Amino acid sequence: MRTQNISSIIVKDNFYSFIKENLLFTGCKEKTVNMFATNAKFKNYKKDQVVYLEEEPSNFFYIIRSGCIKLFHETLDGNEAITDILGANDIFGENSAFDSGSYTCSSQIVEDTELCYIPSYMLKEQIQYDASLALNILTIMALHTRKQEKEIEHFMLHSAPQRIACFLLRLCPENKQKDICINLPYNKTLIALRLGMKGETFSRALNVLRKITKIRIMGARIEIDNIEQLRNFSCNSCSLSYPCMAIDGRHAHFIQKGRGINWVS
Amino acid sequence: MRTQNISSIIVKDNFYSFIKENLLFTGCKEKTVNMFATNAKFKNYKKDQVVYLEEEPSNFFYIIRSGCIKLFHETLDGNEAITDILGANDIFGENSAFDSGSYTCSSQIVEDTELCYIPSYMLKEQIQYDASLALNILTIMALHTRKQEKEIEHFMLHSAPQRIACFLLRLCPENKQKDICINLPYNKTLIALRLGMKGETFSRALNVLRKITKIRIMGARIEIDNIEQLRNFSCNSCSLSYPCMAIDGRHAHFIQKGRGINWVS
DNA sequence: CGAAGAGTTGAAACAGGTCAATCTACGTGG
DNA sequence: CCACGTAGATTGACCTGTTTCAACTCTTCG
Repeated sequence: MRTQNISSIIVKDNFYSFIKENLLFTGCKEKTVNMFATNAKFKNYKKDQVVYLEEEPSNFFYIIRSGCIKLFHETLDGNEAITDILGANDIFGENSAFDSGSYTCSSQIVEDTELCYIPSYMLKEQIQYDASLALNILTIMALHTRKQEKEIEHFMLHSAPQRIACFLLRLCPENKQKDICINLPYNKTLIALRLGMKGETFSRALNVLRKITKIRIMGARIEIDNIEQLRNFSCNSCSLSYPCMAIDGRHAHFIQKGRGINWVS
Repeated sequence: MRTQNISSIIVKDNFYSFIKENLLFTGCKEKTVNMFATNAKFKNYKKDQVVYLEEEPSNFFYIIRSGCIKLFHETLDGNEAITDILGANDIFGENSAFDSGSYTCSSQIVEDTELCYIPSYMLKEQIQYDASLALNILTIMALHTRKQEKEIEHFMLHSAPQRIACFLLRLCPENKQKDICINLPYNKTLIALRLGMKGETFSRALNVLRKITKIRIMGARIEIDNIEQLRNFSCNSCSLSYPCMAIDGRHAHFIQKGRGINWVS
């Protein structure tokens, strides 16, 4: 049996294959995957639980099996900056394995979540024996860097309604241009903070967007007749033509239909 | 002779040692370094020259031998977002080797500069044979990611005067608290754009900062009696206690005195 | 000396944040 | 099943910070 070497915690095939199928391990040696799987553990978290806090020593990195978490910074004077919201198959906390050894942000559960956690030292250790692993991590980090760069650009040059438009565009199915109906993936206050604005501003900016682009808003449900209007409004102030980099998720590029975060209704 | 295998372009010892001493190659095999050195070329650039443009195929990555460059995005409607300003020993353009194969931003010379350029494919190729190289790239990228995250936090939560205060703090010598005198590293318009504000706003915000923190401004020269005042003003709205991540330069942590970007007077 | 670029300043416009009131949806307990 | 409480969402009035545009100064460099 393929799973015979794997510790009792993850003997079940579905645990093993969850790990094996993560893009972190694409093309890796079977031995490498087994090594990670043997040391992986799974744990369930409830909404609002804290996974780790900024500056804590980072002994583990995490892969999301199901659910949704946020990464954020909390300032001394009590504000919060949400820098990412992640969903199924996304990896987080891996970064600190390669610099300070402490987590560089805090993480908290947005909705009930099952996490897989793996000792961080394994990353540094195993890239010595499996170049595919190194390449995969590098690719994930390169994509992440690029995404962050895009985000900085947006903060510098986009208005609040434009940032929302961009966010909505990225929720649209890739190959559909017309008659799109999307559901917001989480509550509006959270989206607002993720986009660097207050809830009230989000509400008003969404109204501005509605008037300009003729989208229809019914609570969390948004109908878009033609993405062309949204693109004109947002993407003309952007350095890249549509589509933009996905704002959430650590390797959203790889997302095939039905994998990763995909809230499109 | 140690340099015997190296192509005629870089036979001179100082070219070789420039490459060898870069933190990208710390702990790497001699063979690895030679391989890169053999394929490295050097070129001088004049102010305002473009090194590459966003979305161009990325055949090379660059190491700055001397001078100063900026990385930026240019939007369709003619705006510019400067995402980084780099100096001696900084690496750039390496990112695209691991994702799309196209540059993810444009780069332009700020002051006359000598660049070392090396084929991008070598990175992917050589990490197979030298795990230290992989680890070094990962470390550099992890630090870069962390820096970007800090920057996003600042955009979300800091005012213009606070961002300037943070910028000034990072120009201060590490182990000095009082009677500091710094020279701005480049012109104020460029700093303003780097910090995501307009030149006029920079000018006004610097005045606000002067009144609040009692710093003295004489053109590009700034005198700070005690960094405590600056820290109270800026770092209390930050998730990490002082010192913050360096805003410019790709691996500013490693910077020892006299290396990397260091404009402190 | 004059041109060009960098830097400063003022007035007006605008975007976003703050605070408070209100509204809505939804789950809980009586 | 309904009343209630809570969290999320919206709206209005007001305030602050940043941008815009234009005028003006200062410095630098041919």
